Amino acid sequence: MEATLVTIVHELFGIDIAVTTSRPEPQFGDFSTNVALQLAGRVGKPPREVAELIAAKLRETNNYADVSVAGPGFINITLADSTLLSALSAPAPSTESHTYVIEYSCPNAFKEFHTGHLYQTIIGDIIARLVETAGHTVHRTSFGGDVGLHVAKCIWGMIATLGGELPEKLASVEATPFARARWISDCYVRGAGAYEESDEAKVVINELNKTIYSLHTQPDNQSAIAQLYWTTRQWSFDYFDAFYDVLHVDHMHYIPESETMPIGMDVVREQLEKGNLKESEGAVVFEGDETKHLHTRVFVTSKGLPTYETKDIGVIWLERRDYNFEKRILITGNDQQEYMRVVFAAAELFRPELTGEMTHLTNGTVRFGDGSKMSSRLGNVTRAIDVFNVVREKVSELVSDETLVDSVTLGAIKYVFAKYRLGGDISFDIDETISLAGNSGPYIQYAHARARSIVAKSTLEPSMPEDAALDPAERNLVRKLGEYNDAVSRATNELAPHHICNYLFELAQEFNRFYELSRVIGHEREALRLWLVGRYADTLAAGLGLLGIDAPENM
RNA sequence: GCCCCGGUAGCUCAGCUGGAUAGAGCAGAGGACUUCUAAGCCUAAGGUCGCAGGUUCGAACCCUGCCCGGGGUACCA
Repeated sequence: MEATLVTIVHELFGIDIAVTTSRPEPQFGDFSTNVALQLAGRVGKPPREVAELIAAKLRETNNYADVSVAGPGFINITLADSTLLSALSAPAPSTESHTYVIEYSCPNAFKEFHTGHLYQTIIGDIIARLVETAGHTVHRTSFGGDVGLHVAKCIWGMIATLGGELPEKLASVEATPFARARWISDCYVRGAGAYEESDEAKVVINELNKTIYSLHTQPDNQSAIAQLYWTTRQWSFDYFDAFYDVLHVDHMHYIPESETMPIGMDVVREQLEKGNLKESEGAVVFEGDETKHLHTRVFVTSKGLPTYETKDIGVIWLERRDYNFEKRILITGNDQQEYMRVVFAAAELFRPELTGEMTHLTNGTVRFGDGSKMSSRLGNVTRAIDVFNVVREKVSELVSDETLVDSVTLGAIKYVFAKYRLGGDISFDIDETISLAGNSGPYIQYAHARARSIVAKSTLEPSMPEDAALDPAERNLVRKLGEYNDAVSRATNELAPHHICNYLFELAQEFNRFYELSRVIGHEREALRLWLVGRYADTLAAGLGLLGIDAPENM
């Protein structure tokens, strides 16, 4: 359609212009273009006159049921019912295939997942699936700290809790991934508190920090500290997997900092020689460019320790080495936006071939309904698993079938995070999350189950309407169903999953309107309507699938 | 100070590559049906799109300035 318009415009006015069409409100037709408005100035004629000239040409093609000019000069196009129906069977446009690395979730070892991780894990999982569904190869990665001060605080806390450097006493901790993670977290809180309150502990912890780094540089599996560290580090990794299983998300390959650090340090040495990094006040820094508003950042501290800048460079180099990515998408909290700009700028300076290959998406802070911020200070976090459990409890009260509880719980949680545009802070309200009404996961799941039950109830075979004229309610539903591919490709291209939520909700509303007006079972148009209902259920299921949400047959 | 992100209905948010009366959900008001899952449908009400200029035939959307909230601003990430 766009191509036809481009040709017509060229023939009429000798102007080449990019034509876009949009989906107007039903009263105006199926497609609309404002090309006449854009041309009016250049052609020197009133917009409506331009529109009429183009509309006349469009009518000559006989491809459309109606072409009209409205408002200031919009050209509205109405398709024949058969065209609208055949569009439903059109496959999604294929794109060229690339190799992607998508990095998200990124929990630190020795810590628990909090609500921010929950949000980011769900969003990352959806984005990865969208990109994969579009035909690309996707490698999911997650990057986090298995060395560093937070680990030292934690190990200090373990020693205090166990009453000494006694790795054998770890056996007394309840041997489930979540219990172990909880225990580690308690130790961290203890260590972090001691670090603040006791100068003595602070000295010990700083010393421990160096020891832990050395466990990687001079492999040690024997000492008590080493046993404590390697055992509980593995507990953390096991806990990550257990958590992802609870969420029913794809696992990512975890890249610990200890692995990227040496790679980053090699890069630092190399770039220092090249002059891309400079020594300053005993540290190695990347000098920011004031004109580009890039901060100066430290890559190696005056104590010779790598900062996250170096580790982040390391992870980029590692991912490039292991996956040879063509595109890299990184998702972090939006507090890292400025910081990451510098890392990307440095990476592109060090390796110009990376320019333009990396995208940084940021998620906002998860806030409670009352606007307060969830804090991770001293372990005062809202744990992700608590959120899951609270929602699950509420859902079990409302859903009678026990086997559906997990599906609906995850449907509610994933949907509530997916429906916001990425970037801004989001408001998290438990009551709203478990609400089954309105724009929610369970609403869509229920809408799907309802449609399935209608199909199941009929004894007829659904039949796709060939030349049958559609009544207005049917037509509106078909029209909306036809927008699925647009919604998905928009979500994929913009890396914005919320477009899918919006679409699915609008589709369900459209169907409910249809369903109020249109008897299915027992009606003379039963077979045709059955086909529509089935098609609708399939579309909802597909959309929910992209969001990583189950679509139960019955609810 | 400088930079980044946000400010749209009472609340939570869509809409932002400029276009037709600014849309949903929740909350609140009214209604229909009482036959396919009502977790639904319909109607009305609710908005100086933070403020002020500018560009344009046309601005919630682009530009400038300001106000408010959050974040960042060399050894935390």
